[in-house]
Amino acid sequence: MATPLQKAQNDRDSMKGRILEAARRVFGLYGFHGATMRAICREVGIDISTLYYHWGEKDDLYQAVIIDATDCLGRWLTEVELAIKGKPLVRRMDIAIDMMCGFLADNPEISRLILQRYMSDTRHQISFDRRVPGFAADIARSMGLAEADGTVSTSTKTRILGMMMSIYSFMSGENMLRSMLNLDREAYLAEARDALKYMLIPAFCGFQPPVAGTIGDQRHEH
Amino acid sequence: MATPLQKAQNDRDSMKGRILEAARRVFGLYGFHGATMRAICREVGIDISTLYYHWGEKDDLYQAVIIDATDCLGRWLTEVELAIKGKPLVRRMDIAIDMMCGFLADNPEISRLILQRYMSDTRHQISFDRRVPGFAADIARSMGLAEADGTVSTSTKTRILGMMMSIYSFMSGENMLRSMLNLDREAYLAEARDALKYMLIPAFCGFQPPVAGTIGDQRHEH
DNA sequence: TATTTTCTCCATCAATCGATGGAATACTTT
DNA sequence: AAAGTATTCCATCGATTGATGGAGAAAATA
Repeated sequence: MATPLQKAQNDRDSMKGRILEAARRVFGLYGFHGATMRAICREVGIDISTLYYHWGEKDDLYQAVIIDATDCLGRWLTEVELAIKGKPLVRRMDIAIDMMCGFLADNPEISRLILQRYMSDTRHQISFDRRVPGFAADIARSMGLAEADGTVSTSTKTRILGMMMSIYSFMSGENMLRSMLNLDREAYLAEARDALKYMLIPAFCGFQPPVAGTIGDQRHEH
Repeated sequence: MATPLQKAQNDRDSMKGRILEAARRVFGLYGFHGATMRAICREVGIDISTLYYHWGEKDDLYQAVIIDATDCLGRWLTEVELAIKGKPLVRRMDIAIDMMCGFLADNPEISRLILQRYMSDTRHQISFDRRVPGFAADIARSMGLAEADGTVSTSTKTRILGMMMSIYSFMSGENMLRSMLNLDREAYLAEARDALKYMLIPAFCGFQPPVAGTIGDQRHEH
């Protein structure tokens, strides 16, 4: 059960890691209820008992997938932070959107897993969800949207979450949106990136209308 | 099978309508795979055979739910168009976001159903999905984003779809996001509306940066 | 009222689901 | 080689799933 020194436990090569990888794919594609343990082990090419041997029951495997995907996303976010450090704000947004789109285009299951969790009933309450608000706060800080004392207001956090969800939506909705817009994969990714920049850069770079219509505190109209 | 004059077929009062309403709720809450026929008829308080008598198999019922929800959304969109007609652009966006948020807060299953379909594998290919690009084109026209000849470019359609998905994300992710942000329902809805206006109004009202970083055609940098 | 049609429920089906016990194999250690 | 451990597979379990046939009740039609 508990490996003594657990060296490279979830490697891509180890059986446990291979299962986790396949599980991420299947859960991302069909959702928690649509994904079956048999479909996962069929993907790996093993018997279902082997799956149960390495990971416990379905909920445990799902939790492991979520944690793994969140880890993966978190590592990439720090890379993005590193890449945009010191650059002017508009350029930072530009790079960040490009990097996020590229990453999620390569790992479409991640955005699907996250959005599925957002939309499903909050039953699989993983405490690790506390990390997402942390991500949002980090992003806000690296965009200069934090308060003087380093804290991040609820409004700012909400806006950052909205930004992330917009990116998730475009990347996880690729199949449906592509068939709607009649675009091949490459063209769609370009269009999605452009649309995201069109939506997000003006807002988060301060190009707000002089008297915004009921934004934040300024709720009076002219 | 085929009612002779089908008067008020899917009424809220008729059994067929009551089932459809419950099905929308259950499908929206648990997704296609997570929703069971028994859970739906349990919600209505009828036997499972009665459900199968009125609606055929599960896929047919699901299709009916999607079509019904899309109808409902379409009707509301025309109401929004009517409400914003003639107003200045910023005010139009303001009203439209308020109305859409209110509508989807009252019918959270609709945004969930739509987003779930966007994210799931495109198996339940309903031809009625052609209506969504139509919605997007209508919105673009009523926002003055159409070409001179009335057509709507792919880029514009993509941006409109992005706008709609942002709203869907906030409204269908209410449970998860609320627990992340520690807000009650009312406060969350207010924050979500503000965040959406913060993100969408500058972009779609033309408050773009003077030289946008690789937006649309202007792909050269200074 | 008699008859036909429409509707609802009970019982049940095969298929599939998550999950387990135990035999057989592969690998490590002695 | 022998003993012990770690891993994989086969067979199977009970529960739940989508789906159906047929009996009976309710309503409409004659």
